[in-house]
Amino acid sequence: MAQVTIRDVARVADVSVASVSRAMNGLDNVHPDTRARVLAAAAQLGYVPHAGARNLSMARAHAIGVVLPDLHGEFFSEIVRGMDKEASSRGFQLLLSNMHQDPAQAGQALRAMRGRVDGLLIMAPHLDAFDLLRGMPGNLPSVLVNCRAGSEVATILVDNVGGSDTMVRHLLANGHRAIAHIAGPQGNLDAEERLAGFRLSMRRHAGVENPLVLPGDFREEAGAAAARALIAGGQRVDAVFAANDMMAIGCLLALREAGVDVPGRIAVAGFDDIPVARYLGLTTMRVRIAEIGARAVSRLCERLAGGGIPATTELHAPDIVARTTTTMRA
Amino acid sequence: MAQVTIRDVARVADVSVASVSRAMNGLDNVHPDTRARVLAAAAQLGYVPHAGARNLSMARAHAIGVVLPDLHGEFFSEIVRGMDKEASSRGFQLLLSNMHQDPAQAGQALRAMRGRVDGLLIMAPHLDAFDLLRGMPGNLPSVLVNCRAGSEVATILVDNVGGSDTMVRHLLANGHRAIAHIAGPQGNLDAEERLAGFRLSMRRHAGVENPLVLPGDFREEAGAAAARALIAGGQRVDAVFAANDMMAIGCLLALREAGVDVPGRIAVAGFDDIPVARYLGLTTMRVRIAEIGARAVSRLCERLAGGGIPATTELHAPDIVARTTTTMRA
DNA sequence: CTGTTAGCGCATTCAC
DNA sequence: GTGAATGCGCTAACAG
Repeated sequence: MAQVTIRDVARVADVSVASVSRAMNGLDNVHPDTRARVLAAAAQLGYVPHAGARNLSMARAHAIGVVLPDLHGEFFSEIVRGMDKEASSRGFQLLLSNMHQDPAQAGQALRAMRGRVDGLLIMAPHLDAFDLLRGMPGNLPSVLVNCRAGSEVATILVDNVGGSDTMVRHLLANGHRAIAHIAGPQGNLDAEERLAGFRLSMRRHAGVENPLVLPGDFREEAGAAAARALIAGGQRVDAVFAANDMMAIGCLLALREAGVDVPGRIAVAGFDDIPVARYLGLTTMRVRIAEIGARAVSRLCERLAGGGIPATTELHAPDIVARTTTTMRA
Repeated sequence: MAQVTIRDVARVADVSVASVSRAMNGLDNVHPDTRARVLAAAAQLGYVPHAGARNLSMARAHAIGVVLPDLHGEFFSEIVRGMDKEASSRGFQLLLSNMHQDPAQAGQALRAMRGRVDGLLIMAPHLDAFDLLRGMPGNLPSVLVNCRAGSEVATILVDNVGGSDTMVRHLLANGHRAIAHIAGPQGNLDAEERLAGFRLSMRRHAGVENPLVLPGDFREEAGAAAARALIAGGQRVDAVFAANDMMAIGCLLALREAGVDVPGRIAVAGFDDIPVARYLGLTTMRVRIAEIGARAVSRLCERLAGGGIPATTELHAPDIVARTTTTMRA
């Protein structure tokens, strides 16, 4: 039970705690013999430095807090993987905290980070970042990912508008004219931007002022519902561009189940390029999620080290991945 | 910059730091007026308690360390989701740490947890848990998940042997006799148990002593390679049972690409039930990953609170999910 | 090179 | 009820 502390090591090695500290941290102002004795004692006692105490006295936690929304599947794992890779290579640990929808809980989660981490990575496409930053622990350095934010904070965004435009032009180039969009949940930044990009591009490149937009919530079932609505409504639609892959997949499967030829009769496209997309041949916009996570960490770390990385906004452009749900028409 | 501390609040509220501490932590031995003054001062200054200092003085971090191998995709996100849900509901945070293949690095990661967390959740199907526990911070309470472990540690395991048996019997019941297995990487606990279960079940229920076993590494490409080997070798095989879904998928796609009818000519089955499996109609064994993560956390927390949860081993049995890659033969 | 001392920010005795 | 004092385990001056 009695946790072995630096003092136990000092006693056994017959030196002061200061020397133990120096020896353990590899400082060069220790006599080789002393270091050897310390290391031996530490090994014998099974001593492991108490990171908490270390942080307190150094005012440095070597950890960064990650606050993510309730992401699903690959999206979550990919961004965390990217962050972890970069963080661990820089000697930082990740303190995870899911931020549920409730802004109050969100603030709570953020506050719990004070004194445990050196900086924050926040991803909250559904909240206003200002509300968050207000309740934040005494201006902890932070990087926002996909957040509605002002220009005074370091931010990383996906170029949703540009991505939508690319996809619309791809569909147009393949001969589709009557393109419908399945939107994401209201209040979600990505959803709104993708919708806006869709509308903008349809106006610019197709001369369509009020394209058909079906409601959705980023989930598979919403895509299926949209497909059913499409079939029932009898609109003249020859392509569906969903705001994310899950909805595109729901739509795709529902269409095929209903006997609709995809892409022959209706083309389907999504956004994100989650792994399943490849297996289903879904055309989509690839967002390099892990890369974004890694960038977020590296920007934060640079700011922690150097001091003054400007609060710029970084835009990550997705790439189109054309597969079989939107092949060129004959 | 100057982080506001408990002393600043004390000064502004004109009370002692002790009273601030009491008021902030909701103790009842504080005069209502005093509490009000403290809370007002804290709000005015934007004071947020320093968790690190709190942990040090209370010898309690309210955090649990999670050490996972380099998991991919859904598997990773699901287990973390399950853990996070349970942990946050109990007021604990998760400190994440990827444990790469190297045992030395693994020990390193574990040691970094000392003084930051109250307990450990370790998942390491590829390492000997003893090696790990040896280098571990002064017996931190821990729960092992899918680890080769002795009986002296709390452990949660997937019933891989039983799962393989269930799958083999499913295949046999559907008229398949010549069943081949694609194995996972050597040294991996799950891989070994699934293989052992396969052999055992083939002997028991099919009377086959030396069933065909192809090498693999849990990755899609290994499944594809196995498929090619199968086609080239010309063995009489009418079913393939892969040690995980990724290989099953690689095998499935390669077979179909080569013009082999699945399941008509060869049935294919996997293990895990990752989300993609559903879209491809893959028959597999469902492992309730999130549930396992949640259980791991709750066992750890109970042990942290109560003191003496016995070091029992908990076995989670997977369920068979029969889909179209192994339908009943006519 | 090494030991002594003073905090880091907070919770918690113990007196008052 | 409240305040002063002590310590959690460690690092960082500051003397020797």
